[in-house]
Amino acid sequence: MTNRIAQLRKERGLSQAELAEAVDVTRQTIISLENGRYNASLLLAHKIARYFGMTIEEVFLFDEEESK
Amino acid sequence: MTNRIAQLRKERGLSQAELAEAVDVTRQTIISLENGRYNASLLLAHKIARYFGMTIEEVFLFDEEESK
DNA sequence: TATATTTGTAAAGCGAGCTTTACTTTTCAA
DNA sequence: TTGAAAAGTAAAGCTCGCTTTACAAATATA
Repeated sequence: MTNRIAQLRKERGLSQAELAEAVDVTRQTIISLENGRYNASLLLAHKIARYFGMTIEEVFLFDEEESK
Repeated sequence: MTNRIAQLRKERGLSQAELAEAVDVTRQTIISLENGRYNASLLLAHKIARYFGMTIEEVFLFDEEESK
């Protein structure tokens, strides 16, 4: 799974700290998500998507072969 | 957060065991999700939604006041 | 170039998501 | 009404998502 968080954030001229505050997590969490260290929880994914005015599937991209 | 898994599954005449196998988790995981013991991971949410031919947001319902 | 801002790394700690195994209760068709 | 299938409970164990704190590197702007 990959995500478009960094891209969407930059398009809107936001720092990681600003996005983190907006969705109520720490800056480390945003860094880890952007750098692919782990996946967001369903709730956090929803908050991020909602913040960008998009659906979860538009922000988080699921590879086809992805099994688990 | 709530979800429509049990409803959608029954509409399709599936047992928990059949759904579990289809999305590659154990029956206990489906039971726990249906009974609200915890939330699905983003990847599992995606697999379930996809299995039902729906989006994540159509299967998993996020309350408005939900903060975390 | 100096300074501030932004991004990144590291590591320990905690709860959530999921598994495994085993057993009990409910539902439903013969 | 019995028996099988489906649904549920319990509990221990493991990994992942997220936090906290602290420090380092990169980027930008004066």
